[in-house]
Amino acid sequence: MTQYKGQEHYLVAVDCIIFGFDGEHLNLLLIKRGFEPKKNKWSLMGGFVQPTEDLDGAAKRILHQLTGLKGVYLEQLKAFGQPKRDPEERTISISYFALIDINQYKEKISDTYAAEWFPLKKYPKLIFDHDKMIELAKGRLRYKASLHPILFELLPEKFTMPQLQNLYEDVYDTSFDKRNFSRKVLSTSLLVKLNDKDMSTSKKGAFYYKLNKKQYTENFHSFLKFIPNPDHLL
Amino acid sequence: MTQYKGQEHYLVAVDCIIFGFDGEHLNLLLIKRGFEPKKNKWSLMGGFVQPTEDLDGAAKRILHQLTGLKGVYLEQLKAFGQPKRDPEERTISISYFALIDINQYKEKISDTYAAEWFPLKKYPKLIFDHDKMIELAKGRLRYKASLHPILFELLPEKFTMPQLQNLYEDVYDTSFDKRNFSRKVLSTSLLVKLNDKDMSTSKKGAFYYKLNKKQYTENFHSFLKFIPNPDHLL
DNA sequence: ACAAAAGTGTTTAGCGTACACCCATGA
DNA sequence: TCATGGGTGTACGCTAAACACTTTTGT
Repeated sequence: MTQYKGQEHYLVAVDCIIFGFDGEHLNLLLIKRGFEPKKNKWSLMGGFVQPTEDLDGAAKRILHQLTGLKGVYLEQLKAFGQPKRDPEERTISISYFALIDINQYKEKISDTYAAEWFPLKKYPKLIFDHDKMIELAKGRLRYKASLHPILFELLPEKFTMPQLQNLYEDVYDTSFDKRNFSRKVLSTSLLVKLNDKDMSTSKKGAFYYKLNKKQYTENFHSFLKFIPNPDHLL
Repeated sequence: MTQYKGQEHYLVAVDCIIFGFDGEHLNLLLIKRGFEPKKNKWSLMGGFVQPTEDLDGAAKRILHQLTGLKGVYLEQLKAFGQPKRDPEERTISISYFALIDINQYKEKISDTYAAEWFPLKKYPKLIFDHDKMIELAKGRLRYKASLHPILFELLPEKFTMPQLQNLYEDVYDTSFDKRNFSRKVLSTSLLVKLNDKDMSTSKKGAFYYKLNKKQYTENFHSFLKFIPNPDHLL
């Protein structure tokens, strides 16, 4: 029967898939790796788990190092542990995905890391198994967003109905009827209509909404149906 | 910027939450731990990740060691990494949950481990954070089973409609209208009706069904609606 | 003949979808 | 005044839920 003695020890890392929405498309925040192996290759932001922190703590720290942000939506995705995934030394990586308001990142951008946003639909080759992580995260995002109001995490405090719909349409690579979409969204009472308009994208202007935080947190786990036929879109 | 050198290494383990259904209730397979610390305490079946195997491989191996079974439904649940979760030495544990046909286990039971089935509703205190893992697995099972036909993994090849309904009712701790239930289930064409009956639980007997494997694997990810108001049951 | 569990159909209400026109404004 | 994007209402079909009686057979 197994004992502790003589067991192999491994490096344990955390990698973050960071999503942002620029109003048009879903984007991915990547960095140029700063050390060997694969120095200067594109990579997810990551780091090793330190002795005093837990896994969520490590992910939060890493996200904060890059973006300067705290209180961001962050969720453990999956542990990756192929023996050779890191050619330097066996490393188990726990991947997390994060949803951030891209505008907030712009304000606090760190220049310690050479970070850049890439459209999710066209990002560069990445080191190790990081592309696998991203594809998995994309699937998980679609899956979860088809059931829960998770995409609001990507929007600024104030946003318009067309913006919200654009976001959903970009995530699912499709288009929805705007009448049905807004009716469904509003029927959840997740949104509060504000009195001012965004005049930047049309002549008429579009009313701003903000999240009803209470409703949002209390009913986060309820199943929504914003997406007509989600089966085939995931 | 972070380098590999000087980083701490940790033990990496896999723990399996193993569910089985005895026709009445959902059960959990636990073992008496065979080594210190916490020797002879109840525990999930687990083991350390070996140098040549990946995480899924480790989980499969561990499940096989205990049950003698292969090809079992197995899904990564979550990585646990609190610094002190194992008092002996820092160990990152990747938890998996497995769904097995309890009858198959009985045939192949291993006596290397002191294993026992416990009702999910009343299981003993477990070592470390294993109870947290179980509660999480229970939630995940409910969540997933409300959308996908995952519970069939717990049933034998041939099963009856009342058996299936009992299973769902036990998982969600509620009861369903049998007319609506069977109609919904049959409408998916996931089941094939057989010609023989189970005569053991009633005088009339209940027809056996088996899974339509093709339908099952092809449409596994489609969303089902066997459960009336899942929101409040998860 | 009776008890115990299996099996089966219909009605109704609410939800989800499809669909088209008016509004407000800046140019 | 016209072009552009924003905003809104209705009709219909389908699905999901509620609900009760008949069948089988062992005792």
